[in-house]
Amino acid sequence: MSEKFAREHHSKEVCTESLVAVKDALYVLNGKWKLPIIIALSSGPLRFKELQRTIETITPKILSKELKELELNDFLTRKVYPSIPVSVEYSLTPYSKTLDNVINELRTWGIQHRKRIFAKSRQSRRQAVK
Amino acid sequence: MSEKFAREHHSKEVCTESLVAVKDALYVLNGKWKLPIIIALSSGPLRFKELQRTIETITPKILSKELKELELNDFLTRKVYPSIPVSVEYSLTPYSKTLDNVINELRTWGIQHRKRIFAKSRQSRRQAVK
DNA sequence: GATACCAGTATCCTTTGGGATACCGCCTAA
DNA sequence: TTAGGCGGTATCCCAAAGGATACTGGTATC
Repeated sequence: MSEKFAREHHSKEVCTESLVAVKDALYVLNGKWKLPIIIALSSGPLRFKELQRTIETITPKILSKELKELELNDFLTRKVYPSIPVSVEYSLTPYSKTLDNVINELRTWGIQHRKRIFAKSRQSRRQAVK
Repeated sequence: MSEKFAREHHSKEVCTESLVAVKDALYVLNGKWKLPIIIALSSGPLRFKELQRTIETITPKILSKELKELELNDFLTRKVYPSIPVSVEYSLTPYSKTLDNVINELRTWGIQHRKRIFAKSRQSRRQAVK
């Protein structure tokens, strides 16, 4: 009974807040592309094709869809210059800067993770030779 | 030409590293459930049904699939106790602790984002009354 | 006149994520 | 004896994500 209480105390009271908050964040940042797009724009505005080239593996359909969602969520703005032909520039909003810490941590973790995977694959190759 | 050079310099040299690293991270942490499961386990091991109750909206099929993936990626271990009936406990590995910073930043951001959304909805209600 | 760039859209398709529901064998407690 | 907990699996289904390819109208370039 006291163990059961401890477990329920554990799960319901300590974790719920983190759980809800992280779910909120993931809801807006879902998918493969939202953060990469923001990163690509983080050192200056880019045009549609430039974005496509920067991210390399994204198709125009997906890029277009993601840009619309990011604009709706106030992470970027779309500006059309009435040149001939028109040029369209996407740039980050100030609000998107609030993601800097999240992105930095993900970046650091990703670098570390890749090193680890690489070390592990070398290790298992050595064991296979043994 | 110099503008074009500046743009290419911008995208290819400055961003690629972050882009790749964040993609690596997202590749392992993809989906709605990976981080919530890790958070649920972060203050102690839990059993299958306990996890299901903690996360509340996850179905057993998905939970089972995600747990397998997380085990493969070395974020958690599955321990079977040969009691009668058997009990199965999932607990985090030391490696999963490397995600703490990522999770904390996402949590902070999520809390802040929810406040902002709430403030915005109140604001637009005021404007509607006007 | 042919080719290529721009900012996308259209169409088609496959894969994945994920929800709903039911069920299994095994056990315990009422 | 029946109801319920346990750790899942099986089956069916839908929606969304995402890839491949083609195309558009307008312009500029070769």
